[in-house]
Amino acid sequence: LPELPDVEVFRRYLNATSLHQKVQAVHVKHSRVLKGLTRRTLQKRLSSRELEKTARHGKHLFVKVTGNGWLRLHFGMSGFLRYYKNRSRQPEHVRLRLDFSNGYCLAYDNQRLLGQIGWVPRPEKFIKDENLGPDALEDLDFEKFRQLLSGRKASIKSALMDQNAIAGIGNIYSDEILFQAKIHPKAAAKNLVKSKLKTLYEALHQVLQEAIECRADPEKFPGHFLVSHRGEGKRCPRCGGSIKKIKLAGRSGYVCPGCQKPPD
DNA sequence: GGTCATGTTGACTA
DNA sequence: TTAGTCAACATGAC
Repeated sequence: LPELPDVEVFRRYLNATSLHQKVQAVHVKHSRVLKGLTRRTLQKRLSSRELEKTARHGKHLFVKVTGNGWLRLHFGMSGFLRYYKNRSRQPEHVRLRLDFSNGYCLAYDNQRLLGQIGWVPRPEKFIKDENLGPDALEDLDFEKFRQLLSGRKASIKSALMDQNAIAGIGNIYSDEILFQAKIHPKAAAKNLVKSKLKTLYEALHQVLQEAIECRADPEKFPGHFLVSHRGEGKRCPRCGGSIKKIKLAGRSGYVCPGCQKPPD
């Protein structure tokens, strides 16, 4: 689930619930998710401080801690945040929990343990060190987009999902963007003519933006989205044709062969 | 009850 | 530079 729109929704959720309150206790329930820091270090860096503001780059959520650096949250293949007071609202796979002085707490749930909790002095440093591409929504104009994809021999789907090219797009949203742009996932990036690239760029923005407006909740997505039809043999929401499953770079993707013409 | 697939990334190989 | 495979992990579907 957690691609750019989902993480953006988490960010807004954290902003609306958890800022400017004293962290009274830090519970690390599973240290496997910690990357490059120990339980004790994390506790020390958070205890008695406040969450001040947030930032997002691609699928990474950064949380500024007053008078200190930034907490980095990545959600892996399964993960979300929940703010609650009552134990009955506590999710099942809490890996980190911050208890605030107002009696509420913020939980980071990560069932499959493929997420990461890290610490960085500044988000910019992390982005640079990891060689992340520009954020797909915030930091990508058409010229940059064209530049990043031009000359790439890889399939357009792989290129869209490459976090070092563009940050934030995963398997689900790359399928969705390509479906909306009527481009086949296996088309080579470098073979897309400028007008196609423009269509793709606009679809990218539209899809991510709309998904965020729907709070990244598939049930609220507009009817013309592919997501809920993502399955072998399901009906294309545009032409009614049969959706096909394809394999690409070890991932499975879904296409409408009628709307998305295969490359020659 | 085994096998397979699943939205993540990263390491490795060719 | 790129694609393919595997591994990390937990869980549900078949």
